[in-house]
Amino acid sequence: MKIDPKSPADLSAQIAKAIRDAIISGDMIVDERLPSESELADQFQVSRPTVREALKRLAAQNLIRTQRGATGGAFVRRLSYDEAYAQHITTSTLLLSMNAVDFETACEARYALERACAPMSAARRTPDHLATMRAEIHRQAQPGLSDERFCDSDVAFHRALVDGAGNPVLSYQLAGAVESMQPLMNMITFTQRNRDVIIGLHTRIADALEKHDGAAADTALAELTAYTLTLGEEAMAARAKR
Amino acid sequence: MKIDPKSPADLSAQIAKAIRDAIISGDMIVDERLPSESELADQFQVSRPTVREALKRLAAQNLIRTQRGATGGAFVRRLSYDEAYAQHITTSTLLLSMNAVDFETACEARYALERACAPMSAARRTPDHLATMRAEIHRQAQPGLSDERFCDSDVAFHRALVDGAGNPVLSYQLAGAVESMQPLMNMITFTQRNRDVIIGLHTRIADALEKHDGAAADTALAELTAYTLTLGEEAMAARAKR
DNA sequence: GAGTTTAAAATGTCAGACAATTAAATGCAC
DNA sequence: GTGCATTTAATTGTCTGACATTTTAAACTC
Repeated sequence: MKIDPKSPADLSAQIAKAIRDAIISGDMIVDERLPSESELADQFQVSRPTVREALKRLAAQNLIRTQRGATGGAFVRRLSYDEAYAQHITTSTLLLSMNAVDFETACEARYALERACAPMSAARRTPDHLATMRAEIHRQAQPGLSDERFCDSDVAFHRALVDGAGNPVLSYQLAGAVESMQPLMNMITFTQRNRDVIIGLHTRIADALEKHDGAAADTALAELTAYTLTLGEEAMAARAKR
Repeated sequence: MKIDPKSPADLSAQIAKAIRDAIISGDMIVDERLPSESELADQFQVSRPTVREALKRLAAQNLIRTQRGATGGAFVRRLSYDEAYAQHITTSTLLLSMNAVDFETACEARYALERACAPMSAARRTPDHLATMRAEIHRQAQPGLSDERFCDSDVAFHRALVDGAGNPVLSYQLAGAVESMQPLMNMITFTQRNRDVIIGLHTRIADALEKHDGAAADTALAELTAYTLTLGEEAMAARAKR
């Protein structure tokens, strides 16, 4: 691991990259301890604050964890699903909002991916997944539910649908598509009639999964896609007029 | 924006969180300048190095960029697709390798998602996408190509397939699924016969997209899924025996 | 008025110190 | 010897103050 003191890039960025590469390439394994900050400072011929800045960069990416005390130090961290989930969702959401992705594009992507899960979920969903979906449908039908809560529940429903496929990689990749839609969905005003239609489709999806009928689930999802798109268009039109 | 000096968490982590929240919530917009490091140090009642550690954390997540000089400082950064791509791929790859996800799970997720793209790609692919796919097929047929290069080309082929759907959100979400498979694919030894089968299926996919035939593309992808799974199983079995 | 010089502001880096935390080594009573 | 309390050492977390570097803008000169 070497750095170039004459490079225009920050030393701390270079050091972070060197260590990151070592972790990603597998040169350093999970729970392995990095040299202490002082030792790293000596190795890279920089000061300790500079090393610390580099370590903080890695900590921000969940690549290392630090422990204080005698046997402390920085350790290569096992990236957990939950952390990766959270990071993925944050990044996806920011990407959409900062780049002004239109509703149609995000919606299309989300439902295309969800439909890919439908047959697998129909085959493998557990009673737990079904129960979650039914519970969310029930919640969605409650009177006086705010639009935001309705969206929350919608996301939870669809997450259960995706998780039903029993493939954590799939769940992870889809989390970004489903959750990052939420800010866009929150722009929509859901009338009672809108909600009734959505709840009806959700029920059809849950019924289809219960019967292990992937095709029926796919059909209902396709209808939900179309319906959501029209709702989005209306909302955008209303927004533009205002 | 406030922090709690008595919290067990690092001050720099707290400060980073406070600023990150301000960015994510939209309180700070793209290209807005943060206060200078000294000003932030005053605001949060900490020293400048601590502030700097916080800023490096944010820089590691591509949330801010820094400029030196008189009008310099830290600015809220527009998250670009390319950066988000790279970050997403790195995280996905690490997640798979660190958690020992098995080939089957990763493969299933990848192809399920790709198949979701097939109809859209069949409808919208441009001549550019087709040309890329044909070029990669040609590359895959070259004699003496190393297994690693073959995998590279395979990823490039599939990326073109996904990009053909013309939905950047879809491309982004799928990048993680497709690219993170590469380390697993690299464990496979591709015999000439294996390659011939794969190239044949790639050709069928390209032909189908050329004819805007989504169903045919889907069928070929399904076959490719099954074939890749058997290759993976063989490789894992051989690995286990060794 | 154009070009040059200078000053100021900001980040990047360094050195050294002290505080806080943690685990191991040490010492002591029994 | 054993168990408990104490000390010690190692390490990260934080602070202070300084200097280097980069960049812009103002001041100055011609």
